Amino acid sequence: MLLQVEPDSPVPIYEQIVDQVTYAVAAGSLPPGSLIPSVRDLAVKLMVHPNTVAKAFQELERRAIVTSVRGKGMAVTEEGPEICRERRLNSVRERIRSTLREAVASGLSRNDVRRLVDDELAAAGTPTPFTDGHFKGKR
Amino acid sequence: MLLQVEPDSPVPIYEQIVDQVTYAVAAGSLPPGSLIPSVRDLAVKLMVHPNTVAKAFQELERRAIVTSVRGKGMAVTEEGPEICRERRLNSVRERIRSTLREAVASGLSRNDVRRLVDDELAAAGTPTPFTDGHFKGKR
Amino acid sequence: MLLQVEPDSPVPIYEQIVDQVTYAVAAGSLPPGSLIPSVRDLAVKLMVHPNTVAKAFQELERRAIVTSVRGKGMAVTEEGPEICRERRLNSVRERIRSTLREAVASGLSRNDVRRLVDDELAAAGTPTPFTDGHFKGKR
Amino acid sequence: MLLQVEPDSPVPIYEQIVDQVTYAVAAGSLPPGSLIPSVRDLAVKLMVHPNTVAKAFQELERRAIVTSVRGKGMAVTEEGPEICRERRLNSVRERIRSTLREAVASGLSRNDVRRLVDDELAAAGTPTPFTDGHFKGKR
DNA sequence: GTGGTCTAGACCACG
DNA sequence: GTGGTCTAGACCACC
Repeated sequence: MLLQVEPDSPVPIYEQIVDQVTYAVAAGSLPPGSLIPSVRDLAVKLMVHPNTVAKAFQELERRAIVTSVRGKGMAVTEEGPEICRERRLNSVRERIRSTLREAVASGLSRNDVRRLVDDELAAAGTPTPFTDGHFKGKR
Repeated sequence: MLLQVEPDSPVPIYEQIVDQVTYAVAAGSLPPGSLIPSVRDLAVKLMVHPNTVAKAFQELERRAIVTSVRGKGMAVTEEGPEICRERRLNSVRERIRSTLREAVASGLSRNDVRRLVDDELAAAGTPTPFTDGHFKGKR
Repeated sequence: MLLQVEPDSPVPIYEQIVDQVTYAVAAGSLPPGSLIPSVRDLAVKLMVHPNTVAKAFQELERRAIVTSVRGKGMAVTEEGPEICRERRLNSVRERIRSTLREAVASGLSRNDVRRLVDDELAAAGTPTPFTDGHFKGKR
Repeated sequence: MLLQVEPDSPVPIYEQIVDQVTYAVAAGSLPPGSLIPSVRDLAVKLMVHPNTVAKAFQELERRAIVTSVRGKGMAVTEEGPEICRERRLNSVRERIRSTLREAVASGLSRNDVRRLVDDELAAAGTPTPFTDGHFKGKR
């Protein structure tokens, strides 16, 4: 459960936290019932104000990813993983879609776009060679 | 020279205008020396506040894409097309890059990401009446 | 559009604001497209902190009752009235239900409960004699 | 003396305990002098923190419903039943009152409200598989 | 210890 | 002018 935020990103800090927790739950590193770090702890670790963390948690609770257990903290719900996987897929897909739409709208040819994508895809991220999961398809 | 803005988009209206003019110049539909519409005309046509259009034009001027010609209006500069082509390439590439980075960071495998991209790329440019769909089936 | 909050109520101020706006929209006094008071105005009028009002507005936006129009303020959505009528009916019904359930669970007889209800109903609110509407329902 | 608490209810657990004991005493199932379970036993049975039970008992003692008998535990007081009946009546009445007040404030007509109440009252007491419990007595 | 609410005031982007 | 985010710190209820 290692999170990190970029304070200077255009995307709000609380939203970065929401996203990262969502991804962590989607990936299974936070199974249902497990407690996520407390507001105060996380605030210290991320060096942001507790209120900012609290806002993120409220949003996560609103999305039924996490539920507050009185006196204990916030726990991942039973449906959390499923919700998160769905949200993750949707948001990634949506972002890819709009990116490509804009690329095409900008007047670049389909081939130009494809080449750019392939270049970046080759360079992207650490290899993570053997983790194809979640997608059972052929390929 | 037909622009249109979506007032409810997360991207600011003035930026939409800047982008669209940039893309038009990059594509060659606005050659050097050609006049772009006046602030007031465009404001009426797009149904936005004149200040918003003015802000866009100001930004275009700052980028040396257009220059104001006294008594005439704003004209595309000599270097405009080149600047715009470069900007277009950079911004598209940057957006693709960050999109892929997030996709990978979300825990999806490279193959998953590639498949999503391919699907969307195949669909892109095809008008897509609305949101079409592909994928809803679990697979 | 006259709201008032009770700072000492157990129900949070921001929630009181949410409820009252919801009821106002349900009642039709805020038709779709109309702007609700600005955060700052309302904060002054209710003598609460602007952040508190902002929190209420965010919740209303989340519920699709209101949408933020850039530079203008928050406007009631097209579906707002319907959403509000539904929420109102649900929340009132739910509260009545749990109240009666507790009354019965407390060991009072059905007749005792009915008598209490009738007493209070007779005394409740201003008469508002002829406004049966809003109940389109089948039943 | 079978209690049960809902940890996810908005009403605090200790208050649920207080209420249920109060209702039981009001109904006569816990006559004066009878002992209520010990803090530890009840905590185990309800699977809540002993502090929570202790807080409830403390409140019951403050209200003169039970009193601690050295070496024995907590016993219902002589005046307990009367106090509980009065408290029960007051709290039920108060809750009904505020429920109806809100219903009217929401803009629903008196007739709408009455109809909702009648519907729910008809349904109430009908077991509703779950929360029925302990009270089915003669009546 | 936990989360939730509120006040206070700063700063920003947008129109 | 509008709303949105963030920091700061207080207070509360609950466990």
